[in-house]
Amino acid sequence: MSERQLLLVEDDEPLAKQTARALELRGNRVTVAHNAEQALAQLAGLQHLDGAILDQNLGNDNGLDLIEPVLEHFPACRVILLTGYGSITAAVAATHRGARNYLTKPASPADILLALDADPTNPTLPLPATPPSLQRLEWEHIQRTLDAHDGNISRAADALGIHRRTLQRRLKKRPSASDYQRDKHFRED
Amino acid sequence: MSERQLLLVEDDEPLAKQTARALELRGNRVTVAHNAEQALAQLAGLQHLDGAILDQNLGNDNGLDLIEPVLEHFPACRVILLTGYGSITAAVAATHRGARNYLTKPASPADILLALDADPTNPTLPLPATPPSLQRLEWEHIQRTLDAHDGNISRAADALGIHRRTLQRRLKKRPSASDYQRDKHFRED
DNA sequence: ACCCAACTGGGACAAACTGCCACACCCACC
DNA sequence: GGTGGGTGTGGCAGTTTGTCCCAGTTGGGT
Repeated sequence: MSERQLLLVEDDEPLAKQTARALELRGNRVTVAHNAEQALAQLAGLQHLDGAILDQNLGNDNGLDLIEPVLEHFPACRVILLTGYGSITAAVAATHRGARNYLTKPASPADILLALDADPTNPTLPLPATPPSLQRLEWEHIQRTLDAHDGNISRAADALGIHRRTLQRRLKKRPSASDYQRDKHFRED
Repeated sequence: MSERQLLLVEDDEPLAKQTARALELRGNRVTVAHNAEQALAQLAGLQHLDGAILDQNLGNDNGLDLIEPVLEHFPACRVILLTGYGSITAAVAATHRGARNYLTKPASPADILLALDADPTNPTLPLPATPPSLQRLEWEHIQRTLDAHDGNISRAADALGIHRRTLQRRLKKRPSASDYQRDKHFRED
């Protein structure tokens, strides 16, 4: 596919930058916004837009509310939503509002591009490819939860329904910690 | 609301009967089908249809493939999908195909009626805020994987990256858990 | 400075769980 | 009959988890 103009809206700035770079490396032009306001401003300045990747959780804003504005400006734009932990109802709502796909983090750049291109009416092709191992699933969920609680181990453990001590031990056992950011949002690919 | 004509497609016959009765008690007329073929036959015989409740997992058939036929016959019909273990991709696919909502079992009749009436584009209703307990996540993943392998424990265990013996033990220990009371729909074998 | 509350890191130990090997059945198939 | 998946169970030894407990750190308040 040729170079495409993408809009990435993600409030976590380092992650946004990293994702943008990764998408650019794969031959796309990427415009970044960190909140709804910026996103709307970017929209006004663009002449063309092939795809929009919206984080659902944008601080005070909700990525879902950006779907309509994007499609208003660029009806042919492919919009996908990204979210920390997806809920089915949110996925349904997003789709009703015109989103093409709905991803849960961690989503690698490859996942994102796939989601932009995949036929959303066909549930067999998309992402759930092979079932991740239990361990991996757990690990990702742990990271996500930890993230949702601002890295607070005690609260995360509580939310996960496991003992704090256990969470500590598990965290120590995996690599990460420092490159936890990268590990968290990007699977090896 | 006045009496509505509903179509219920669910391959588990006892469950279908039960659900149908419950829906009728709430003032609806319910037509039941247990597979895609029957459903299509029912469609041809109906003059009117307000809502369709489709189980996604219909033995060899996929409930998703019934959405279009239903809407073809009755464009105004509200279609919702029901599934044992919902995946977000499936929810997206269903919505793209015209479904109004997507529920995971166990869904009470009240849930179903709510899903038929709710405005799916409204983000206010989401936020079931699944406070994802690690155990629950694991359990769902296990069930999904097991399902994907046609209930084959050995292969599922392999796919999950755990020992068959361990999977067996977990399955046995789980029939009903404190944080889950849906075993009725779980282990219908 | 002082205290308190909230977190994190870790030690110790029993209880629970897991991986692994073994063995007995089933059932379908050649 | 024999053979090859698959499933249920039992029995360990090794690992992980739940708990209790204590020490160090940090960020307010007062």
